[in-house]
Amino acid sequence: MTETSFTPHDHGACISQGVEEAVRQCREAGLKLTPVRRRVLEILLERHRAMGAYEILDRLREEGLGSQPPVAYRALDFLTANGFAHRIERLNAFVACTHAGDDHTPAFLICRNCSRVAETDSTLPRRALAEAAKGLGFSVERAAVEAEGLCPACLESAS
Amino acid sequence: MTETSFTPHDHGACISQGVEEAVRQCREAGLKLTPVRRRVLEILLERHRAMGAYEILDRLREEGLGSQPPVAYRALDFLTANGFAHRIERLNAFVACTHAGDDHTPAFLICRNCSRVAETDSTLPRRALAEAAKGLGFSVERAAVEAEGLCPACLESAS
DNA sequence: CGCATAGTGTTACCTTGTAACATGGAGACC
DNA sequence: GGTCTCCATGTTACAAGGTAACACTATGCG
Ligand SMILES: [Zn+2]
Ligand SMILES: [Zn+2]
Ligand SMILES: [Zn+2]
Ligand SMILES: [Zn+2]
Repeated sequence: MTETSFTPHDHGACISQGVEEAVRQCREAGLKLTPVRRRVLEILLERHRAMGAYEILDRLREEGLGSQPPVAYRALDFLTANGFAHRIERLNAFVACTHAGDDHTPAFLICRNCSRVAETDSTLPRRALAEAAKGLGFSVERAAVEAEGLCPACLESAS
Repeated sequence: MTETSFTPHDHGACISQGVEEAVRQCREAGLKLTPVRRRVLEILLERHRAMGAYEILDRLREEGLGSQPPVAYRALDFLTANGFAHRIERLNAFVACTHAGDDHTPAFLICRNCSRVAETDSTLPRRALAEAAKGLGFSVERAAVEAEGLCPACLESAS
């Protein structure tokens, strides 16, 4: 089993690498990782869980970084548009990307018990979907693949 | 190309078959297809488009069938729980099922131009996803597969 | 300096969804 | 027939998610 959000790991490294990676990519691409944006990314990175925009906003407010919804939404727009975070449609919530750098549209695995979210490769499901769609004359541009179930740890403790 | 929401078809038959099928299944399963529930199903069946709960509620209100959000949500809960309608997570909206009867969890194809929604088989994408998830020790219980793109008609007119 | 562009602050509002409690109606049971 | 129970509905009141629009500020550039 490869290392994911679900398996024990050095999570401090997740955070620092996530931020570093964002800093690096922004520098290369001429994007501005402003304090608000950076802080929102850090907040998302704290845990491998999806967070609602208002939950994030509360944190920003406590820290004096902004108090109105658009502040949070704008930062989240920036992060998702540039691949540093993803939106989980099912949850109306956001999660930090764990593969920043690769150009990717992952599938999400959402644990219904502990709420942790992991990304996994969606190439195969996506290809299968595109194939099925082609048969109907539909051209797929983007696809969201979001699975709910139990993560390894919660599976274990359930049995 | 098989017949779908996207291709020209006798849509009157879609509506009447949709309702008949629901009536039949409810009778068999001992479920109550009450006036509100039936009417919501009919409204959803009118077009192969996803409708928001409040859009449906407006219709119910006009017709004197209910005026407060819970009325619409409860009917929609009933319909989705029993497979007569589906919720489209991406759109926070609902669409009538076009395969009522089969036990199925379809993938959705959403046209970004004309907003029509079609269902397609998701067995293959789902299987591919379950496979990928298994590698991470995650057990998939339900998965939403929602694709956005262009339907045959809109593809044609775009080119 | 003067200007353009991009990000932030704020107001005000809209949309989506639900908890909680009261009411009504149909069948089960005596 | 009465009454109990279950389920659906009616209603209030609010929580949660999301955005348009406009004013302001910082920053870089000719
Ligand atoms: Zn981690
Ligand atoms: Zn879990
Ligand atoms: Zn039809
Ligand atoms: Zn279309």
